[in-house]
Amino acid sequence: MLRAPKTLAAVMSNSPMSKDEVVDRLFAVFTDQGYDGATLAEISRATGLGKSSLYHHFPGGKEDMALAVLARADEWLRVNVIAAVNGPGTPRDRLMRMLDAFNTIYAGGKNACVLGKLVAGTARPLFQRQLREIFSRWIGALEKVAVDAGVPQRIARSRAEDAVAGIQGALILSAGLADSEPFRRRLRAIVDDLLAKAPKR
Amino acid sequence: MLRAPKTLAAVMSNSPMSKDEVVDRLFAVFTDQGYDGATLAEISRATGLGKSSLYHHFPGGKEDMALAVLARADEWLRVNVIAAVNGPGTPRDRLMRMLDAFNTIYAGGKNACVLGKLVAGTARPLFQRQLREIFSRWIGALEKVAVDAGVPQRIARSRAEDAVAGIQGALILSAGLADSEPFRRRLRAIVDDLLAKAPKR
DNA sequence: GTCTATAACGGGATAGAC
DNA sequence: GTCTATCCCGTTATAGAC
Repeated sequence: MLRAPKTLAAVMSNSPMSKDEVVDRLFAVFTDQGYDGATLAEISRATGLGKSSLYHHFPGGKEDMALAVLARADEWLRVNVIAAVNGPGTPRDRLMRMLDAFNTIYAGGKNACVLGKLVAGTARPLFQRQLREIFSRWIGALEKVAVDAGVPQRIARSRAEDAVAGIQGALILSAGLADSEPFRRRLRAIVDDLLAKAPKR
Repeated sequence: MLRAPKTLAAVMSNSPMSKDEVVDRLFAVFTDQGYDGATLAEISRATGLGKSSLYHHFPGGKEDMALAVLARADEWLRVNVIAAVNGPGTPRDRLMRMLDAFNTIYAGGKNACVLGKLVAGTARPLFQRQLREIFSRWIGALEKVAVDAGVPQRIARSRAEDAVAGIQGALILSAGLADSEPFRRRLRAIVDDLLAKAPKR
């Protein structure tokens, strides 16, 4: 998960929601509805903030909100992926920790990926730089683990790209088939795919 | 390509556009803008038809148009994939023909996939049945080729899913990185991935 | 910082003439 | 079948009180 959600008590006493919490809600909305599909009315409902309050926090409107969500996604990646890469354990151990994180944030294949949704939206040009940075960081982290495991750099790079693309595609496919199994199977296979000793792939 | 486009002369003499041609334009618009991002104004511009004419041909509005596009995608798949599977040549030959078709319709990684875009939109529930059928047909075709090449059924099925997901994900990744190389590399690798003799994968 | 109210616009969809 | 004109609603965004 991104952060601990507000307790029910906190919600019902309408205690002030921190900006972090607001961004978490935005993250969920954009993940679910995409950029073009997300309306201010729904965002208002999901955050409990009126439109004026939203524009107070995000003067640039939806675009600002999506940028905040992308920053959050980047932060999530640093905490859950980059940190795991530089952490203790064998390459396999480290990958397993990352996969746990992915399994959680994608809810076992029932959630979409906010990156994929923003890539698919008509506003993608607005976010191209951020998307490129995040995808590059993600690929770089996987590449590093494979290299640590003895995979040659060039092959590690290709496998890392395949791993990221495989996850994105599995999420699309699972959504299209209305069956989360393709995603779950992809996650199970990803460690061996990245670290395989075989010369090809 | 889907069909031969109208000649410039035909366009400029505003000769009547066939419904097939109209659907081709719709296909392009939904591929580019997605369902939520496609506006009737843009659809009207892309087809050269006024809104009333559009509603004459598609009484259900955007939803009807998207369904026509999905039917076209299914037809495309039957012609370019299913037919190739049942055609002559070695499994590898047949796969190469399919990949040519995919390379063309995705413009070497510069175009998106209309299926992925419709999966990502908020109207996905409306198209769930069609999406499921098309993805299943696509996977089934690839599975059959692998089986023909001697790959055990269960493994062939997994690889076919991976192939479809890999293409979808590579398109997302190429768009996110603004670099079509990941897609092109994925297409190059896909035949060996499907037909490999190795026990795993 | 949040609210109510509303502006300003674009969205999908329709009526009716031709 | 296509056009012009229009409706109605949802959308983004802002104003101004509190």
